[in-house]
Amino acid sequence: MSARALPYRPHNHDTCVTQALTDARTICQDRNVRLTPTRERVLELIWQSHKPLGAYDVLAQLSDDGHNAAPPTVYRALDFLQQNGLVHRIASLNAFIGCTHTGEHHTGMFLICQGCGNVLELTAPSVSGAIKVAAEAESFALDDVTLEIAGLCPRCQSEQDETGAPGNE
Amino acid sequence: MSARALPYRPHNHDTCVTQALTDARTICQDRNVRLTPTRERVLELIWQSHKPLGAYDVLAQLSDDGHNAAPPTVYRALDFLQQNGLVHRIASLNAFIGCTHTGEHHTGMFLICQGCGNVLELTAPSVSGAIKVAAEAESFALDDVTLEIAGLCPRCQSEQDETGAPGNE
DNA sequence: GAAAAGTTTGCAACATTATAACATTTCCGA
DNA sequence: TCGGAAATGTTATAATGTTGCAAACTTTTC
Ligand SMILES: [Zn+2]
Ligand SMILES: [Zn+2]
Ligand SMILES: [Zn+2]
Ligand SMILES: [Zn+2]
Repeated sequence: MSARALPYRPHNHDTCVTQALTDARTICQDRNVRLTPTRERVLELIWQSHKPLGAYDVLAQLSDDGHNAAPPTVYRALDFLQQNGLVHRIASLNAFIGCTHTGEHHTGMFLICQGCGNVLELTAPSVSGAIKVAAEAESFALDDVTLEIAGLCPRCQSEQDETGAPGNE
Repeated sequence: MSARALPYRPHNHDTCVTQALTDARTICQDRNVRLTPTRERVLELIWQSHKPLGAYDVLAQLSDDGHNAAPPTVYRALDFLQQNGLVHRIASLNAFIGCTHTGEHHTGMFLICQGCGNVLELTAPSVSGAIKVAAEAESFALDDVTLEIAGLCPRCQSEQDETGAPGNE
C-alpha cells in the first residue's frame, strides 16, 4: 500500500481518501470478503477525518446521506472494517480511525493530540519488540496490544507556546 | 510501598487489601487530600478483586452495603483515586483496578488475561523508554500512555493445553 | 466560637456508547 | 432458479458516563 501524508501537514485529502478506498477494495478482493456499499461508505466517512470518529458521528453522517441507519448498521460495518484491518478502534476515545498501515502486519501505536484531536498511527518495531520481551518475561501469551499515547502534536505545542492555549483546527 | 503478590498465585488476599488501604491512607496524608469513607470503601472494593471492576459493579456493591449511591458517587470516587495514583482505568475494559505501584512514578502496562480475567500491572522501563523515543522522533509531547495487553496468563495457557478451553477462576 | 469559603456528597435527570433479538432482504453457488 | 449463507433493517434495551444544582460537611478566618 502506498505511503500517506501526515495529518499534521496539509495535503490533498481527497486523494488520500480515494487511495484508502482503492486499497480497501483490493484488500477485500484478496481476502474474498465483501466491501458492500454501506461498509465502503462508513470507511469513507472515517477516512474523511484524520481525527477519530465516534460510531454515532458516523451514524449521523449516514443519516445525512438519507440512509435509514440504526446503530447496529454502523457497529456491524465497523466490526467488519476492524476485522479486515481497515480501521482501528481507539479505546481511550471510543472512536474509530482509518488504518494507515493496511496490509503491513503491524501493531498500531497511536499518537493522539489533545490539542487538535488528530491522531497519527505509527509502527515502532522497537516498541513492539520491547512489549513482546516484557510479556515473555511474565510467560504471558500476547494476543492483542492497545497502545494509545495522548499528548501534543508539534503544531499544537508551538501554538500553545505562542498563545498559552492549544488550538483546535 | 511494599511488594505485592502476583494475582496468578494464591496469597493472603485480606492482607493484600489491608496493605493497599494502609498505603493509600499514607499517600493521601502526604498529599494532603482526603480519603473519605466513600473513597476508601470504593478503593477497598476495587482491591478485593484482582480483576478490573466496572463502575457499575462498584455501585452495586455499595448499594449492597446499604449505601445510597448513584453513579456520580462512584465516578467521583474513582476520579479521585485515579488522580492520586491509587487506581487505574483500563480503557479496553471500561473498568478499574488497584495500582500495585503506588508512589513509584510509573507508566502502567497491563497484562490482561482473556481466560481468567486477572490483570497484572507491570513497569517495564525498556517499553516506556522505547515509547518515549518513538514519540520524540515525531516531536510529539507525551502526556499519558495507555498500554494494555490482552492475552493468556501462564495458568490459563496450561489449562487451555489440557482442556482445550481457557479456565475462568 | 461563629461566619465565610471551599470541598464533598446526594440526587435527579440525561447523554453517550454498545448490544440483543428477530424479521427481511440480498447474494452466490449448486 | 432454488436454497442456504451473508448482510441489513428494525425495535428495543443494556451498559457506561455526565451535568447541574442543592445540601451537608470541613477547613479557614476573624
Ligand atoms: Zn493500522
Ligand atoms: Zn495537535
Ligand atoms: Zn500503577
Ligand atoms: Zn488467566
